[in-house]
Amino acid sequence: MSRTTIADVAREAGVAKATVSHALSGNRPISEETRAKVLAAAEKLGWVPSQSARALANRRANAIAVVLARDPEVIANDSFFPAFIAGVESVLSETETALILQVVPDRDAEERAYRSLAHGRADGALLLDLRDDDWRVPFLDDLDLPTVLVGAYDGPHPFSCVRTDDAAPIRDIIAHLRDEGHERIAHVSGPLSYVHSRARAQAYLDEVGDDRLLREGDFTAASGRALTAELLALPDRPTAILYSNDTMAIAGLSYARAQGLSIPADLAISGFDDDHLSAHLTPALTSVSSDPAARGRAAARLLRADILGADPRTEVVDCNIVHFRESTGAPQTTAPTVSRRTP
Amino acid sequence: MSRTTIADVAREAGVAKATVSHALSGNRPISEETRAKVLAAAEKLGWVPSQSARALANRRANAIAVVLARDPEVIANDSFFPAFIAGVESVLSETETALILQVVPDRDAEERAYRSLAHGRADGALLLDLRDDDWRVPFLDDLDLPTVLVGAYDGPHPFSCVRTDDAAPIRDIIAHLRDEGHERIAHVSGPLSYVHSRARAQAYLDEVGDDRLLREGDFTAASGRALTAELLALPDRPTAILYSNDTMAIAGLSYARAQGLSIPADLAISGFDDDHLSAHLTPALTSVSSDPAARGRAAARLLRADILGADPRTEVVDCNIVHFRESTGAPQTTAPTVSRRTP
DNA sequence: GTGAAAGCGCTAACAG
DNA sequence: CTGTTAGCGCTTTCAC
Repeated sequence: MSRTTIADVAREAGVAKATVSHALSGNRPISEETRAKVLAAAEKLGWVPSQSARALANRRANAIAVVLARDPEVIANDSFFPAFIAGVESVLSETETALILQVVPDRDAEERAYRSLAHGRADGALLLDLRDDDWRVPFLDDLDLPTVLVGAYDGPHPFSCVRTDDAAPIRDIIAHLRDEGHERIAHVSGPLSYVHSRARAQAYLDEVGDDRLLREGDFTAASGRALTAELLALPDRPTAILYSNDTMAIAGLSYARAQGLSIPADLAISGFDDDHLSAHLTPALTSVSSDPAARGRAAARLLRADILGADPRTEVVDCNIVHFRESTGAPQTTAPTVSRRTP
Repeated sequence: MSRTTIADVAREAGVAKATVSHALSGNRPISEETRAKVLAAAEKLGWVPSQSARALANRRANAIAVVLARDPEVIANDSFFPAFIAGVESVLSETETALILQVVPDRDAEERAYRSLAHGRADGALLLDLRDDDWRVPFLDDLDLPTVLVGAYDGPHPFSCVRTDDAAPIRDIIAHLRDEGHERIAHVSGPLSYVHSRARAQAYLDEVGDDRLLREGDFTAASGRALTAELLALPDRPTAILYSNDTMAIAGLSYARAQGLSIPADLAISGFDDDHLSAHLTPALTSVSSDPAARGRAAARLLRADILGADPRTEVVDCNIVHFRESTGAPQTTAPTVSRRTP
C-alpha cells in the first residue's frame, strides 16, 4: 500500500498539506503556479489520496450498496440483475463512486450488513426484490441511509422510487391471446409477496376475472415445470399460459413438449424479462423486455441526487416492450427448418 | 448516519474507549463482566463501529475488488460472471468482507480505479478476463495489492491463481464428433488475446492439425452469426462447429437453421459455458459446464489467505463437464414434439 | 492566496 | 485486566 501520504507531497512541493488538498479538490482558489507544483509532486511520488482517510474526514464513503438476500443460485440464473448492475455502474463511474455488493443468507445478516453499510461503508443503498410491507423500508429510514426503491412499492415511505408499469404488457399479451381465440388463459406467477410478481398477477386477475387458473411459483425452473404439470392435468386445461419470468416459461415449454403438446398449436406460452436467449429458442418465446440497464441508470441517478440532499421523487421508467414470437402464434422470424443434406 | 461513537458507548458503560474496542474484537482479555456491560451499552445505543474509521486505523478496508473493463452490454449477457460473483460472495460473507465492483470504460480509468482501490478502498483484487502479457499483472504487483488471477495465465507473476483445464473438454467433444463421422470440424473462438479463448483454440488446433477452419470471434451473438455464415459459405463447408461460448453457438445455430440446415443432421454444433437455457433449446445445445461458482469460491479463499500473508499458490479447480445433447447428435432427452390437437 | 492546527472515530502501544 | 495517549491520512475551520 501507499506509504506516501499527503504530507510527503506537501513537503516535496514545498507547501502545506491544506494546499495539496485544495489543489486537487478545487475547494478554494489556488494560484496556477502552486497547483502545478503540487500536481507535479503528486505525479512524481505516484500519490493517490487514501480513500479511507478521505471517507473518515468527509463522512462520505463514495460508495453505494446493493444487498441481496437471495440464494446465490438464484442470482446466477437471473437475467435482470447483471444488466441492472451494468446500468448502475455506468452512472457511478462518472463520479468515482464504488458499488458494494453484499449477499446475505438471512435477515439477521441483512440487518447487520445494512447497519455496517450505513456506518461509514456506503452513502446510500438500492433496494431490490421489494415485498409488501417490506421491513427494510422503515429499517433504512431509521438508519437514515439514503435509499432508492426499485419497484412499485405501495406502502408509505420517504424514499425515491423507480417504477415500471408491468400491467400494460400483461394486458397486451392477454388481448393478443384472445385475438388468437384463447379462452382458458392461465398465469404462473412469482412469489406473490414480491411487489412485481403481485403487480403482474393483479393485472392478470383484472383481465381474466378469477383466479382458478392462477398458480404461485417462485421463479425457478423447477416451479415452472411443476405448476405447468398441474395446470395441464386439469380437466379443462388452459390453452395458454403466461409466466412471470422466462426461466419458468422455458421449463414449462419444455415440459409441455415432452408431454407431446405442440407449441403454440396446443398451448401458447409467454414469459417475462426477455432473457437474451429467448429469441433463439424454437419456438422463440414471447416475452417482455424491460431494459433493466435503464432502470439501473435511473436508480443510480436518483440515489446520487438523494445523497447530495435532493428531495425524494418517483420516476417511472417506461421501457417495457412485448416481443410477440412463435410461442404465442406470431409468425416465425427465422426460416423454417427444412431437412436438407448437403454432400 | 450514526452520531453515536465509541466514546458514547464507553461513557455509557463507564469504561475507556479501548475497552469497548477490545470487548468487541477480542484482541485482549476482558472480564466477562465488563464485556457484558459494554455489549449492553452498545446495544442500548444501537452503536456499530464506523467502517471508515476502522479502515483508517487498521489499514484494512475489509473489502476486495473486481474491476471489469468490459462493455456493460457484454456483462449483461454473460452467464459466467453472476455465478462467479455468487461464489465469491459465499466466501466473503463468512468474514464480513465486502465486494466492490467497478466497471470502467478504458485503460486510463482502470489504472485510476486500481490505484484508488489499492489506497484504502480494498485489500485485494480478483483479476478476470486475463490476456497474454496482461499489463495489469505487473501493475498490480507494483501497487503491492494482493491479487488472485482467475484463468490459466502463462506469464511470470507473483500471485495466486485459479485455473481450469479447458483443453480436455474440447478434446472430448472433438473425439465424440469424429465418432459420429465428422471430418471437417470448425472452431469459432473468442478473442485470441484472452488466455481462456486461446487455450480452447489451442486445444482445437492440437487436435485438428491446422487452422483453416478456425475463426476468431468476440463472444457476441453478432460475431457468432457472421462467422457461421462465413464458414457455411466455404466450398468444403464444415459439418460441425465448436464455439467458444454458448451465445455465439446459439446465434450460429439460429443462422444455420434459417439457411435451411437441419441440426445436427447437416451441421453439428457445440458451445461452452452451459448457459442455463442451453439445455432447453431445441435442439438442446451440447456445451461444457464449468461451475463458475466453485471458481469464485476458490478465488475468494485464495485471496483471503494472501491478504493475511500466505504464500501465493495455484489451485486447479477441475469441474468442467461436457453435456452431450441433441445439437451434436446425442439422443433427445425430452420426448419428440408430436403435433396433437386437444379438444 | 497560503499555513497551522484541530478533528473525523477507531486501534494499538504504553503504562498502570 | 483496564485507562491514557498517540496516531491512521485527509479535510477544514481559523488565522495571516
